[in-house]
Amino acid sequence: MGIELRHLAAFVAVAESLHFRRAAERLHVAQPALSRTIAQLEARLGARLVERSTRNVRLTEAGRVLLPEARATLAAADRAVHRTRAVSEGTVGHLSVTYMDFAINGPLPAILARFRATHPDVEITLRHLWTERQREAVLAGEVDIGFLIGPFDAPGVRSVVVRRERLCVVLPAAHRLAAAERVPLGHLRDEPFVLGNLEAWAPFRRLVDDACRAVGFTPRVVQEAYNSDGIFGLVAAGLGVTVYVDGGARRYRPADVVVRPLADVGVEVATTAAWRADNRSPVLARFVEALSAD
Amino acid sequence: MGIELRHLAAFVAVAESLHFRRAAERLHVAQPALSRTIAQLEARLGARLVERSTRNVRLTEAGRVLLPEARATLAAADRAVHRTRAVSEGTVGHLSVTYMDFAINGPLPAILARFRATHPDVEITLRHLWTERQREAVLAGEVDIGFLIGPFDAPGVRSVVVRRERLCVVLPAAHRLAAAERVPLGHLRDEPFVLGNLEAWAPFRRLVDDACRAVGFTPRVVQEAYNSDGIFGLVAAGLGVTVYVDGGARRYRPADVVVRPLADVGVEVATTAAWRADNRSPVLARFVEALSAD
DNA sequence: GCAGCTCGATGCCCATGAGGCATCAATCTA
DNA sequence: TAGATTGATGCCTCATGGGCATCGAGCTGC
Repeated sequence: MGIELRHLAAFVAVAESLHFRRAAERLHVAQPALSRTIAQLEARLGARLVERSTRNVRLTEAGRVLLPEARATLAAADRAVHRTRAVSEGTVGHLSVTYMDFAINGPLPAILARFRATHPDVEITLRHLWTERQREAVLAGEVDIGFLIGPFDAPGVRSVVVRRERLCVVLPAAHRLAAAERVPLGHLRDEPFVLGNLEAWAPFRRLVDDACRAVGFTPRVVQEAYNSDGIFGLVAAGLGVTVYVDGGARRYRPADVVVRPLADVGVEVATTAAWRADNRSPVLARFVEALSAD
Repeated sequence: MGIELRHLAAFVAVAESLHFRRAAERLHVAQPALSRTIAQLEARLGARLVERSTRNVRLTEAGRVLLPEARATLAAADRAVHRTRAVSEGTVGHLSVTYMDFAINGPLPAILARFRATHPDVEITLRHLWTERQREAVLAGEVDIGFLIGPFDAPGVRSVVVRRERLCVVLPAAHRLAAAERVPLGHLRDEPFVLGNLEAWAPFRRLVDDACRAVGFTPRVVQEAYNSDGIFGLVAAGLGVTVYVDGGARRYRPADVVVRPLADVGVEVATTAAWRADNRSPVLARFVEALSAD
């Protein structure tokens, strides 16, 4: 008993071609059906829209008013359909991502570039956060996906390892061990260490501590920094040595630090992407697909 | 096979109440019908819109995007319907009106006031035009309705007389005939006349000439003016006398002119509204109704 | 000037599908 | 655990959208 989009579409077709048969073709219906649709629209509006004889079809004043309104309504419907589809397919929408240093110095830039290439209309919010704060944020649903030091095993949380890296040692260029091809961790026993501060770098600090303890010493930390730039700067300044991840360290190559693999350490750092299993965001689903697609 | 307004209306009802049974009541349909309409909308969009269990109904991300779009589409449709109806009923629209001096000094202001009171949303364009130019404009369809000196008998033109007025004489206050209750036209035989110029006032000039010739003289025109203000001003200045219409002259009452009925002239001036019979403007139809309603 | 088109409208018919009622399974409450 | 309430589903009916054939009106061309 009401106006429907099919009425408006029929009217626009008639108004634009001013010819029932051709308008009917355009709508892929037979001409009698169109005649009736227009008649029905007129009846429901209580207004004559089209002045028609067998030789002449033209709009009434009411028809001229309806035409732009009908077009606008159809356009609004079209927009509604397309935007909804886009969001549901994850080609449009929003994704909030957090990361820590190893991720941004490692696999994350390539992942983001790849995703943005296939999903240019997804708005991505990036925020730097330490691993432990990321775990809280992911669990609380404050963030769609976090790139952190794994593993992250918690009920309702899914994760994939995006990169495994071995540890390496970073030395001032002038260091006595800089000449060695590979450095056994035990040789760092008496070295002064520069490491990330405990609060932000806790999981990595535990990992380094464990590795050192396995070869019989506890690292003597003489300087802490809040981020990788700080750590590498302090090492370059000759304040101490540090242990970092293999791939990430390669990005830092000022002439005055030297990166060497550790000879005897099997420990790997797993840069891990983690998200809530019940997060139904279609964009997240596409992002996760993209993660494992390569 | 397409989305219809009923789908959007159903979705908005569900999204707003987050409860199928109550939404169904609001839409005056049974709950199963609504469930199916929503399912159908989801199928046609290829997108899940509502996350629903028997205990919980909430929107998906796609649903949250669709909601405002659907509302906007329904509002656009509503607006289209209402504007079209209003125009077709003549309660909204446009009317172009022309008039000459006798109309605007006579019946037209009251007619316009009455019409505007009942049709406040009709936009009226008023333009001053001499009778003969109005005839052309009405015939050419440049104007919806003209108020002119009748009669106006032409094929395809309809007209009604909105006022008939007798002629009167307008004299300088100090004139020797000012004392008379009524003035016979013949007494003006030797008077200098002020009249409207021939181009603009042709029909009235013909009328005055005919009346004078009927009592045996031709008016000696010493001064012409383009409009009524000019004519009355020149008479007030003592340059001559004039003949005008009865009702219209009553509006002009500076202390220095005197209006007197003509004793022996039966001629009446018919202020006439004229429009094209094939003008389908609903506003015009309502305006014409209002003309004859009173 | 008439035959033959082309136009939109109409009659008739059928298939689709919207919507109602009864009922189901799941879930929460008392 | 019984009962109430939720949205989904099966089944049925009837309204209606749409197709084909055809009509009357009006233009065109021989």
